[in-house]
Amino acid sequence: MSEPGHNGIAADQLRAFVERLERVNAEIAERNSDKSEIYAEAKGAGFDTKIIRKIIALRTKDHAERKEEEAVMELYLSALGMS
Amino acid sequence: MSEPGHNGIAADQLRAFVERLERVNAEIAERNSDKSEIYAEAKGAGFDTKIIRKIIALRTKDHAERKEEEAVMELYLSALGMS
Amino acid sequence: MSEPGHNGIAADQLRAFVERLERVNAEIAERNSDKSEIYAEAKGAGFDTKIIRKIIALRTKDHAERKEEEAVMELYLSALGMS
Amino acid sequence: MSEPGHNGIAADQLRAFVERLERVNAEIAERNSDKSEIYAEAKGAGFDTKIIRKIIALRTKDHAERKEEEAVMELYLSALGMS
DNA sequence: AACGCATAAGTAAGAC
DNA sequence: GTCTTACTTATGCGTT
Repeated sequence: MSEPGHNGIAADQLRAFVERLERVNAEIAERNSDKSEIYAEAKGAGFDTKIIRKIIALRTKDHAERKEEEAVMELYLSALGMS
Repeated sequence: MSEPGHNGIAADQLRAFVERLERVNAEIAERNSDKSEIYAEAKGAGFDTKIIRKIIALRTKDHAERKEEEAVMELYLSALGMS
Repeated sequence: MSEPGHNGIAADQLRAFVERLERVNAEIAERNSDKSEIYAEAKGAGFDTKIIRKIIALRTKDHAERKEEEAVMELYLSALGMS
Repeated sequence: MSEPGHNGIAADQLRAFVERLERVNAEIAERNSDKSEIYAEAKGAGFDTKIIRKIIALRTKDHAERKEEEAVMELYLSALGMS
């Protein structure tokens, strides 16, 4: 018995889960760095990254959902006399 | 100039940036699915995922803190003209 | 119903919420100006504001961490059925 | 000389700055709590707080700036054939 | 006046 | 299904 404590098996399993999760997290962090680089590149090419972000969001967001939001927004704006 | 691609900006370049970003976003989404699977697996193995999340968060924070400490140290040293 | 104030939602109530929020935002903006002034003053007195910011951040984090530690402790105790 | 060390005066001054800043920070934190309460209240009254946040942002942002953004957005969208 | 940092807002996921 | 929590994005601030 070389494992510390009497929960050796569970501990090993736990450790494995934690390591797998941290590995995936590291990969996500890498991708986020990639994104930053791409945005920096776009900026260097003279694009407005703020707008690019909005376009990405626009394309990502479900169409129906967007329509719904706009409808509520208009309702509120009209209630405020801002339509 | 009414032909496609002459809207005053480099359309092809813009499209390329958008596509690269969406590709990276897709990869991140995949990893997030991976994480969900791992958590589900851990749960199936009888672990409390809430606690696993805490452990991950703590370890992440510890790492960040190390970096932070070093940064503060450097800042102070530089303020003392000892950098 | 085409008269003003009958767009289907409680316009007056909505307006009131918006105004209260904007008032609070204005107050926050004032405080931020105050902070800027204090930092300028400190700088004028010969202090390194970057370091002062670090000190503030560290103290803030310390306080937050105490809370956090307590929360983690509770979580663990509850997981052990000792809450 | 009753102050600790030989930088007593500077230390007192520094402490004063830090305390003033922390006081202002505390006030800002209070206001943020106020905001949370107001949003909760609005939610309780049946409003969609997500939209209210957007409206606040809309009103906060300078009109000219907003027009400018929309113009750039349209330009980009048209370049992508999404207009 | 552009860059990077630091805080704050908004969004999405998970727990109860 | 609601509610909170964690992560991502965005804005503002200070600096160079």
